[in-house]
Order: sequence, then C-alpha cells, then structure tokens
Amino acid sequence: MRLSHTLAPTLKETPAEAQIVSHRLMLRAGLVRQTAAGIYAWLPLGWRVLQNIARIVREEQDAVGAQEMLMPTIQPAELWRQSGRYDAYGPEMLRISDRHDRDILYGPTNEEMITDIFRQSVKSYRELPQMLYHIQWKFRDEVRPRFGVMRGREFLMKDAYSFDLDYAGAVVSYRKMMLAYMRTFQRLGLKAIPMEAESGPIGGNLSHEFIILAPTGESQVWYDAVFEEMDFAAGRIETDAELEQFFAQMTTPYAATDEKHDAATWAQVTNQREGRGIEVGHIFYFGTKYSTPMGLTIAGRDGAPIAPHMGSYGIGVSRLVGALIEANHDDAGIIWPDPVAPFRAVILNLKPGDPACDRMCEDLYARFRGGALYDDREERAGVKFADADLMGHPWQIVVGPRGAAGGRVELKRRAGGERQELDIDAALAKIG
RNA sequence: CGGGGCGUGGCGCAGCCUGGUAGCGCGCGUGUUUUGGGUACACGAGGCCGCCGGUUCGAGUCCGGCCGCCCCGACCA
Repeated sequence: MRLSHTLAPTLKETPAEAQIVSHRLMLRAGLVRQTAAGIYAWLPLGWRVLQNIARIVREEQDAVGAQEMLMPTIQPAELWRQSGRYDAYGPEMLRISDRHDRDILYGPTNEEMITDIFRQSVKSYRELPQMLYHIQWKFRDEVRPRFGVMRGREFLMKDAYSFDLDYAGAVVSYRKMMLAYMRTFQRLGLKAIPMEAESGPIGGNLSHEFIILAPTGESQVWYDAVFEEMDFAAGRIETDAELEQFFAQMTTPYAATDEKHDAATWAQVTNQREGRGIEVGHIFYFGTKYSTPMGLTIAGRDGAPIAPHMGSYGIGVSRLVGALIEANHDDAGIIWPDPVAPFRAVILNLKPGDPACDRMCEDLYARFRGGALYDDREERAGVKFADADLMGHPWQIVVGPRGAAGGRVELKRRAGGERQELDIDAALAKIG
C-alpha cells in the first residue's frame, strides 16, 4: 500500500477519551476509530493486524483437529429459552425484536446454537468426538466499556465447542485445546500462563483462563518461573499420554490471579515471579449442561441415548490486539511482533521527487509485491520517521538521497532500534 | 448500576463564574523556505459552541430536561 492513499490517520496528540497505552496508540496509529461506546471500526492497518491474529488462531485450532465453521451473529431467543439462559443471562445480552415482533438477540456466545446444529445432524457415537469453532463478532452490553478494544461491547472472538461421549473424552478435548492455546500465544510472541479459574456464568467445573504477561496488565499475577522457559514449538504432543504429561506440566506449577492467590502455597514456590496480566482466553468443560436441557442425544453402542459431554473455548481476538500493544510498545509507539504486524516493512522515501530515491523505492516496493507499506507522502523526513515508529512495522527501509546515489539503504529494526546501511539485496535478505 | 467529570472547526484546549460580533496550538489547502528525526514565514479554508425548551433586547455563557462520552467502583473474552 502507498501511504499517500491509505486511510491511516495518525495523530500527533492523544484523543481525550483514551486512557491506557494500547487504546492511545491504536487511535494515534490510525488502527481503529470509535463508533460508539465500546464499538470500533477497524481501519485498514488495524484490520490487517486483526486478520493476522485470526490466521494464527485458526492454524492452531486446525492443528488440533478443530473444524472451522461460521455461525450467525443474530440468534432466535427460542434457543436460549430451551437452555434456560434467556432469563438467566441478564442485561449484558442485547435483546432485539424483528418486524414481526419475534424476540431475537445479538449473540454473546454460541453454546445454544452449536448444540442445536449438532443435535439436528449427529446421531451416532461413531461420529464423536468432534470439535468445532468459528471466529465471529459477539456483543455483550457491558455496563461500562473501557480500555478501547480490550473491553469493548462488540468484539471478535474465536469460540470452539467440543462434543465427547463421556467425561474422559471431554478431558482429552480440553487438553488439546489447552495445547492449541499455548502454541497460539507463543506464536503471537506472548508469554501466556494458564490459571485455574472460576467457571463463571457459563457454568462447569474444569476451567482455566489464559493470562498474558504485560507490565500494564489489569490484574496482579503470581507464578512459578518455569512458565517463562516453556517452548511449545519443539516436541510432538499427540498421544493421550503425551497430552496428559503436557497438561500436568501446565497445571502443576503455581500460577494464580488475585482471586485465587493463596499465600501459604505461594510461600513454598522456589522461583517466584510476580507481574501484571491480561486475560485473553478461557476454556471450560461443562458436561451436559446444554445437551441435556436441549435434548441433544446420540445413540450409544448399545443403542441407548447418550448426552454428549461438552466444553467451550474462547480467545478474545480483538482484545489480543490491545493486549499485544500493552506488551509491545515504547515511548515512540507500537512495536509489532513480526507475525502480526500490519506490514513486515515500511519503505521511507525521504525525498519524493528525487529520481534516484523514487526509482529505488519503486523497485523495492515492487519486490515486496504488496507486502510492504510505501511511505511516498510529501512529508518531512522527521514526520515519516515518527509515523513509522508509531505504527510499529518491524522493519524500516530508509531511502534517502545520500544512500540512493550509492545504491544503499538504511535498514532499521523497530524493536531495539539497530540500524545499518546495506545494499538492497542484503536488506531484503535480512528482512526475509 | 452507585460515585465523579466532560461535550466549543479534524485533534488538544481557552472562553462560561461576571450574558454583548467565537479564540489559541496542532492538523488541513496554496506559495515561498527547509531537506536524514514532527522546519520557518505568509495567505487561506473550516464552527446551528451535543440536542430541545426556558429566562433575556440579546445565550457558548444563566435555568430545566434529554442525549453522548470518559474516569473510579461492582461485573466480564
């Protein structure tokens, strides 16, 4: 994209409504614009980040055998009456009615809907287990939206649902999801720790929330240092035994938020770490909480009906954008981890109109085939440097008259700030 | 939902107490200037002062109602 014709309205000053750093930077870098309290429009750069995160989430869901689908945002109230949650859910649920006065709602989650779909079609134990997920917008009418996209009313969420024949099967699904989550967060460049959680309004008794570490996080967390060393890219985890071992590795060392923190147990931890954290995911097992009231049964081996054991698994995709910024920024702006950056590199033409600079930039830009942002604006060098730092692309390729004459560019790494002068091929090789 | 605050060109703000022709900085446009970290100067465009009603000769300013947004708390991916 050429920045001169891109809707990326950067701001020198911070809009008054933004308090926390990620919200400020998202506004200032031109990633989002607020439409109403807790509701945001995603501008081109922000949308690219959101899609990059969704892509990684998707790949890791697929890798543990979950199937992607897409359910609607609008749901009939009838489904929620069947589970009993239409009355139980409270004012957080956005209730609407259509022209025929039928009660509908903007889904805050999809347990009822997936259960309904599943019961219509799945009839035999032979078809289980199954895991399904979708990445869809949700709406929860928070009393008090805040922190920008970290706590919006409309938000993009990956939610997955597992169906198993019995508890033992459900535990395997649960562990697979935990594995997918740890891999996902690692790929996003985040340190995430699973912490035992209350099961909340959705119900259940096996539940973990995933907290990522960020100095500006909203809650205090206590954890064992072993979590900092874990690497989920290495080593295969596939069999039930390997999964069980993985699960033990995740759940045995101490990790707690203020709600569950226990001073006595904590005192026995050898390598203590304290920090701040942000919740970005939550997984639950809830048994037959929905299958039973909604009449989801399948035929078992002996022909008798079985109510599947279910679980649900959420990742706050849009919240992750904010969380990533909380974890990766400095005074000048955002520092995107490579896999999620809107663009891998930005080309700064310090002197548009200068034939050598223009030629070199056009050549570079073409070689990225759309994978780079080209700052071709007629702006001062200082403006371009400041905006590039603010927007946080991992690499900055600086093309000025000085170097262009000798066929050289200056390559700057946003994280760390090292620069070096290279010829084009060497720079491209380095960026990869 | 309890407590607090704020709505004035795109953004940040002053003006309101004490009513009398709507201001500043940034940004935007044009020209000159500058040319590797938000350059300087000149000219210019842009505002039903959140909305409705009231008081008054006259309301951004005073009074009433409504709407929106933000912060703290309780609640949450």
